[in-house]
Amino acid sequence: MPVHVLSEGAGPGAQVPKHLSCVSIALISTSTNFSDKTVKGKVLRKCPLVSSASGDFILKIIIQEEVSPPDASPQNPSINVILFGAIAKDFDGAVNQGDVVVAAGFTVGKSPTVQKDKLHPFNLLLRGDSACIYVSPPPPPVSRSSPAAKRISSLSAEVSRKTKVPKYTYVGLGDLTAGSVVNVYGVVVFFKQPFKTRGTDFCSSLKITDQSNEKISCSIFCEKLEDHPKIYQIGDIVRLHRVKVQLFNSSMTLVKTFGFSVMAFDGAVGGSMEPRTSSRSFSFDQEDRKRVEELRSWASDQSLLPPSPTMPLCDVQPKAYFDLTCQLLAKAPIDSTCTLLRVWDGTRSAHTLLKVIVEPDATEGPSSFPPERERLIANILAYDNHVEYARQLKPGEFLRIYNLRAIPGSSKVPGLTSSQKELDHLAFHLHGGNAFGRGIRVLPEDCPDVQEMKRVMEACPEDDEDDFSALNDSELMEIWSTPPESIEPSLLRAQIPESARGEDAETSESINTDCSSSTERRCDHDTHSVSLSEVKRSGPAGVHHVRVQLKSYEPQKLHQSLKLYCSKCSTLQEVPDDEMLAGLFSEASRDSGPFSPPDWAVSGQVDVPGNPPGSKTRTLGVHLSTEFMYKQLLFLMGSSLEETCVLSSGYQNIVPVRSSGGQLTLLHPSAPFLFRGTRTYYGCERCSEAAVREPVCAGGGRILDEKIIAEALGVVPLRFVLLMKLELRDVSDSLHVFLWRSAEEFFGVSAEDAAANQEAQDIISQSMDSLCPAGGSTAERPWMDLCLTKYQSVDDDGLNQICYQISHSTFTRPSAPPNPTVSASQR
DNA sequence: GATTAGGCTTTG
Repeated sequence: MPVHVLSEGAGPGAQVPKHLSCVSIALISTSTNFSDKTVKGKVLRKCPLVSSASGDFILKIIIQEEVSPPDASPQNPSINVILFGAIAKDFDGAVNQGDVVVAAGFTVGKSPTVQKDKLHPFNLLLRGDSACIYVSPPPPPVSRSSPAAKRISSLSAEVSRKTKVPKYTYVGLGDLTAGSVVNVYGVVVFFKQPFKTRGTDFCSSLKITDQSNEKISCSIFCEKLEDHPKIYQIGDIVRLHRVKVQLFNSSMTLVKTFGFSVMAFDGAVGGSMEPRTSSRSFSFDQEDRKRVEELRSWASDQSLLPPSPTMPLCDVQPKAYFDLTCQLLAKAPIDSTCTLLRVWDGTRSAHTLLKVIVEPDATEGPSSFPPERERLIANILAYDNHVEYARQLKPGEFLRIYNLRAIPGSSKVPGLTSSQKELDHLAFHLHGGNAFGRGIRVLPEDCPDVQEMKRVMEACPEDDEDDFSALNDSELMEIWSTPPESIEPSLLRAQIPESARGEDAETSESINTDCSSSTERRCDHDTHSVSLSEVKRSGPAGVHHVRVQLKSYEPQKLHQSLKLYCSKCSTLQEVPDDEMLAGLFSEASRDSGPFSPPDWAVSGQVDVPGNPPGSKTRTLGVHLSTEFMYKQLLFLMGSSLEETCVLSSGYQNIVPVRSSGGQLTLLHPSAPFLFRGTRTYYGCERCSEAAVREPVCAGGGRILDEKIIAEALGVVPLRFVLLMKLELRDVSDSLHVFLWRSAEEFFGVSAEDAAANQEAQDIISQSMDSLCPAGGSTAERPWMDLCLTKYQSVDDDGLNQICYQISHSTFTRPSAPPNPTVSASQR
């Protein structure tokens, strides 16, 4: 049996063989032989057991080295351990999170997920007869449970020694006398996270209250952050020991004095009684418990507590100040006074969130996410004093950010694309200073608000990029301007040196000495790279990792790779060209019969400046919704395509309309239903039931966006997508694959941006130039590590065909020099 | 056994 459960202590049962020596996780690498070594660690995470159709099993766990003292820092090395086959299944039944395990007989492999999980660059692999793993449950009396249980056990130890512990007396906040040193309880009505003072300490500023209704300010000065009160929100309860009462500005205030200590508690009735404290020993008895409960219950009846400014992203309105509970996904310095924090809370704002473009190299954490996730990400700009604090944050951490400002539109933010500056994106700023409690706090994972947020995050729809069945390959072929040529195997072979003509991965890797890659896989699959010929020979569906070069791609004109996709009927269509659109506008402007404008609209006229300047100015008919302010929404009649574009720089939303059958109707099903700055929006001809209706915005001040307008007009909007066909090669074979569902992730650019701005288009063309430079031989092109999904679809004749798509892979730009062609380092 | 700050009507 490769899995042994060790007994507690030195009793009978399996023991780790004495001849094996334990090696630190930090020392794991592929350059050492580990056959007589073990690795020991505590199980931080156990992933679900994966079983394959063929009856095989895979289990992944993450273990962390345990060091003494027991309050190990989170920097202790953690490593992925992957178990294959029977050991995976047996171990799954024998281990729990928190157990300590000793692995032996493992091999070491490169971790494909190191960029993503930031864990150890290598994985431990356990498979076959030599693999062995020993499990020890955590020692008693602390059962395998939460840290809370440990606390309570140390706490009861404290209680049992209570004869030695001085009995504390607490003074009500209404009975303070200046000059005395007291112990108090209170409910927090205002707080500032610890901030650096001009002296030697950090200062926490609190205002607390109790049944006396007095509101007392407290100043806590401590050099170490961990000694400060751990306050998460208004309503939390604090217990302060040894604070001095001082009269300041004719009010009583409390200031920390020698022997000071603090505990904080959740303020919710029925909430956790676990005190937040850094003290290793503390007193806490039934009377304390009673006081906390009394304050909770008193505060719950009080309307005097200020309302909590905490809200999820979906509830944030422009201009609001609010507190946000979130998870940090990535961060990047913008300049010396500003840091970008990319966060999410699992909810989606009705407003478009500001995107900030930063160099992928400058980003800590992933530099891009699948589009579904990108839409949930709020970009926060933290200024001045918060930059220093933000530097210490790690992606993955749970945060509460206090007094964030939601700013509609945007301002002079470095890194914004020009088109973004015009639109009504929501930007989030954490202004400098600590007024209004501005600041950031890392929340522990077991905090109830974090638990609640994680439930919301888990309910988020998974990225739909793996759903390849919605659109079959023949549809992709149909819209393809140049059908792919078939490959003559003999031609292909002629290009490959005789010595290098291998059919397996080993051969392929043996001649590929360049280990750099222009792409990065972002998937979780634990699978080795295989050759393209193996991919072709494999079953009809599956995921494969390959190391390949780009032989060719289509379309060469990159604008042709932009398509319009309807998520409702899963159809893909070409973006209409300007000539065709100009024709639609011109045709509509010619036959404008009599019609009665809708009663909600005010009719008027708008002047379109002539081109060239000085030439005749044209006057066009417009209809404005009375609901919306001037410039917000304009129904425009009789304009040319060019005039519409000119006007869209001055009006936020332009809906081109015409008269038809005495009614105001949209211009044409194929024409954009909306012009917004440099962006145009199209609707699905098949799914839309368009009519000119007035948008209704619930709540004052809500900013019109394309979604609200599309909904009002009965239009099912089409989404811009990118679609390319790449021909990949390695020494074994070549293969045509699509870059489609993952194209935005691959380039780190949204298709919508690519349709609207040159910068985004440049990123795509530079990426392709780098992978497939003009001239030079194919052999010199950069290598790419890709994840390929192989799948089956049915063509129009009902025949199965095999298709491939690139998934979970991103292009990584050559760092220096910033030359779009392939750099020497990649040869 | 000094010193820090002493919320606040914010705005890149």
